[in-house]
Amino acid sequence: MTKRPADSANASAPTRQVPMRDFSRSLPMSLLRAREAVMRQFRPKLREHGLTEQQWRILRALASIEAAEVTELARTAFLLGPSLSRILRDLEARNLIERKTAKADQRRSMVSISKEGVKLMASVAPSSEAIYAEITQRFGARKLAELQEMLGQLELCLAFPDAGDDVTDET
Amino acid sequence: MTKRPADSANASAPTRQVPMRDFSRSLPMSLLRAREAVMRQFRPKLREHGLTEQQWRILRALASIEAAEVTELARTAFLLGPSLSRILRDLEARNLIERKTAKADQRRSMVSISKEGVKLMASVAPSSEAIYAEITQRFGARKLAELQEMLGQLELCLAFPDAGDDVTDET
DNA sequence: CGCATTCACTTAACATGTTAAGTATCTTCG
DNA sequence: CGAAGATACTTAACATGTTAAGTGAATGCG
Repeated sequence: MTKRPADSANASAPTRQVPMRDFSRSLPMSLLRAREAVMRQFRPKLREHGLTEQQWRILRALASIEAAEVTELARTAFLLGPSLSRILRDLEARNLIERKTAKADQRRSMVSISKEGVKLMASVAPSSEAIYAEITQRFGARKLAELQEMLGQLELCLAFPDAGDDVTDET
Repeated sequence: MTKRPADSANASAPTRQVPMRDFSRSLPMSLLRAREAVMRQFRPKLREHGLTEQQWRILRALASIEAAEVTELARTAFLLGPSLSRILRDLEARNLIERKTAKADQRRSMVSISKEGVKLMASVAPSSEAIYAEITQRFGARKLAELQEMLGQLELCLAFPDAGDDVTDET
C-alpha cells in the first residue's frame, strides 16, 4: 500500500492546483453517456443489417429528401465532409445509393437512395421505430420532449453567442 | 393503451414504406448536436496544448484519483479498452503519465499522472473552467442542472430496463 | 500438480472524427 | 479571354470508436 493523500472527502487532492468540477458530472460527459446509452439500444439491430450508425443516418436523410448535394447531405446527417465522402463511396459500392454529377455545375454531385437502399430501409425501419418507441415509453414522452427542447436551446445558445436565450432566471 | 400512431397523417413521401420521425429530431441526433456544440467551445483551447478531448479526459480522471488500474480508468473516463490502450501508450511516450505493474497481480498495471502531467493540467484547467463557466452562464445554471438531471435519468432508465424510473402517467 | 477457464489488458482490423492539403470546376474581374 | 480567387468535393494523415482475436497471468477444480 502506497501512501494515500490525506483521505478527507474526495474534494481535496493535494496534487491539484486547480480544483475542477467532479469529472463525471461535466456536461460533455453527461451528453456522451446519455447518447451512448441510447445508441446501445440501436446498434445491434443496425449491425444485423450490416449498417453503421452513420450509414443509417445517411440513408434516412436521403429517404426523406429524394436527392441532395453532398454538402447539403453533410449538414442534414451532421457529418463532416471527409467522413461523408468515404461513406458515400462505400454505400455506392454496395449499390445502396446512386450518384450523378449535376448538369449545371460539374463540381456538384447529386446523391439519391437506390431501390435497394429503399428496400433495406424498409427492412430496418420497423425495428428502429419499435426501439425508439420503447425508449420513449420508458423515459416518458413528455419528459423526452422536454429534454429535446433543452438540448435544442443549449445548441442554439452556444451557436449564436449573442442570442440572449430565454434564461431569465439567472443574472 | 399504447396504440401505434396510425400512419394516416404523415405518409406523404411516395418512396417510403415506413414513415419515420423527422430525422433531425431524433434523440440521438439531438444529443450529438448538443454535445458537438459544447465540445466546439473546448477543442481549440485543448488543441493549443496538444491535447485531444479524450487525452484530456484521461488526465482529468487521473488527477483526481492518484492511481488507477486500466479497467477502472476506462470506466471513469468512459473509454473502451482498446482506445484507452492506445492513448495511454501515447501519453506515456509524452511522459504525461506513468505506469507500473501491480506487485500482487502481474496482469494489472497501475496508471498515474506524472509531474509533467500535473503541470500541463495546471496550465489548461483555468481556461477550461472559464469556458465551462461561460457555458453555464449562457445557458443558465439552474437549467443546466435540470438538463444534467434528465440526462442522468435517461441513462439510468436505459441501463436498467427494470428500474421503473418516474415515468409520468403511463401504466 | 495440471489443465481448462477466467481475467486484464493489448493488437488487429475496419469505420468514423478531425484537420489540412489537394483537385477540378466555376466565378470574377481586368 | 485569362489569370486569381472561390467553391464543391476528395485525399491524406492521424486519433478514436467498435468489435474480434491474441497474450500472458491468475484461478478453479479434478
